[in-house]
Amino acid sequence: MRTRATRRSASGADRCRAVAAPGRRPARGAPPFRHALGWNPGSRHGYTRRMRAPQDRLDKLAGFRAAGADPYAAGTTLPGRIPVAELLARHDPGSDPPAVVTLAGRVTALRDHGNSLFVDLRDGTGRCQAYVQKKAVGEEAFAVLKANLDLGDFLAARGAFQRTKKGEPTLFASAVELLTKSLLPPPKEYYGLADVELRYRRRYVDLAANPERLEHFARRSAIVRDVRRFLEEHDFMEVETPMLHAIAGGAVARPFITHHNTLDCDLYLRIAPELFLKRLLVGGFEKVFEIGRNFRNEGLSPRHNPEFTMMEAYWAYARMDDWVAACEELVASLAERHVQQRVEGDGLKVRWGEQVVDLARPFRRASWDELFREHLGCSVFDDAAVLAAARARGVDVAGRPVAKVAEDLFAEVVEPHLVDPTFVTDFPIALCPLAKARPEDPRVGERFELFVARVELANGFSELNDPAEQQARFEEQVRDADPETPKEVDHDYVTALAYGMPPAAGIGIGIDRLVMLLTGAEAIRDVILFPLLRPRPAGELDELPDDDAAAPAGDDPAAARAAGGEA
RNA sequence: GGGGGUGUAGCUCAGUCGGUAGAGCAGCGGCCUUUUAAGCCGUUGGUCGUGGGUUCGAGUCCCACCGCCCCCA
Repeated sequence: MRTRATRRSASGADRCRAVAAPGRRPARGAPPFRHALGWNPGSRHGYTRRMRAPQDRLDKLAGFRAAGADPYAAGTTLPGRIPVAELLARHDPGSDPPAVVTLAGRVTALRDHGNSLFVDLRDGTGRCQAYVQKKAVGEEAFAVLKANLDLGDFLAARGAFQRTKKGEPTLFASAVELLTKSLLPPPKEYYGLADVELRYRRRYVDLAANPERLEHFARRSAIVRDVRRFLEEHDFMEVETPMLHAIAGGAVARPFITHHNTLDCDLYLRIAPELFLKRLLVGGFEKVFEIGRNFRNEGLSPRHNPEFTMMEAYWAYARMDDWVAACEELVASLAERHVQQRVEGDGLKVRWGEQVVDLARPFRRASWDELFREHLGCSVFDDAAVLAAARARGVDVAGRPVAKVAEDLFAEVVEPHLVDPTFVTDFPIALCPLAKARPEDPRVGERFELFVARVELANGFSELNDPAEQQARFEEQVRDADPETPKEVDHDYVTALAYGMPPAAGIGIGIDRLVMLLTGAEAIRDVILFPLLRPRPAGELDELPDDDAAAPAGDDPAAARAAGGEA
């Protein structure tokens, strides 16, 4: 299991021991976390350099242990501990006598003044400085702390809450206790964190280094909570439907395939919960929703993550237009509540990338045909004109249904104009596989999409509930050569419709995109805590050539330590 | 899949025409009992993503590969 990396740590140990402060001991054992360090994918060796800083910290860990502290103690309790925010809110640092409290948190800054030490402690609620003086905590405790405390460690401090000469509210510590030793150094927040390896792959480092990131994700949580609250206030019931599907239906997307061993059958990770939620309308629930993950086996991009969060809601005895109104209310109220960085001036204008978006009600409503005429100069129902426009813009027309061509044209020509929130309604019926036709105009379906900042945010329609029609549309999809359409008819869903589904309207809202819009994030990775990245092959470690096997005995960490101990 | 960019110290980055690999910060050692990007002095640290080629000589030029980012499909 040893690698080149551990050998490097041994030489580091030798060096450190030579200069170690009294009381320090060499660390026991090689770092168990070499794959956290310097994974270098382009290197044949896989791992390079970077073992030195942790060796320093292992020495300090040993230093604490030698002084009788247990940096990973069981049963830690901190009587009288209060969160930083509570301390600042409830206690006046100028009060006499001063409040005596206990704080605990991560050490985010250390300023060593020789016989005293300023320590910034950060917990989940805020930052507070602690001042540790030798005379206050005792000579030995101070020496141990000074020699062994690092950025990133967790520390508890008890003392009087007062102000320094500079006026900073400060805990003047009379006792300190190491809670957890951090063996890997935190990135220096002052310089920011540019490395995606740290920001996305090791989000915990990103969060620990950038408190504003914590707030950012707390904001996401609050938005999701408010979506849920909105629906509950409108008497929708939250349900959970399967994520393992025998047929990947309810959307057009390539599914992930998985396998159930006992049943010995392939299953798909759901691409949409739609068909299950509508089965519930058949069963008698009238307002249901689900907030959960969908999985689509597609490429990664700044706007696409293979797993993403969708809210879908179904409403019996409602029509598409009811959802348009409710959706507007939901999005606008969320914007009023959560948009932080508004553009100067009145209203609800927000900046999103290069665009300025006005999220104030009312949102524009425009039919597909209306927008088509507006930006393409022809009706979407004029096949010849659509094909001519497509050819003029180089859109592929060969052998494709006119509706598909029109859809491409719409995406290319119309969507770039949809910056302020716009409900696009009345899609050509061919683009509404699960929607009912408009009785006034059977050429269009009762379907809408909400576009904001050129991005599709919501999609809804009056749900098709004619089982024969549904079966026919499913069969048509199966015949389609497109690999993304379902390749199997969901007969059970048709059966459900045959039992009778009340007239209903449904909606889906992309939660990640909604959060992006409201928080100004331009990349989906900035609103997903753990976005998908190419997995790092941990197993590759063990397949590396073991350079150390050929190394001299003196180069072995254990041997080096033993030799050092005897010397 | 195509195109572009990028990879140098733990971090952020310089590195000229091909000629001994640099800075700031971090780290480590010393001084310092009210600082807060603390300060002052000293100092360690590099497989220049990987492999191959050209060359007396490659971080630099050429080829291939790997990772990441952006754009396009």
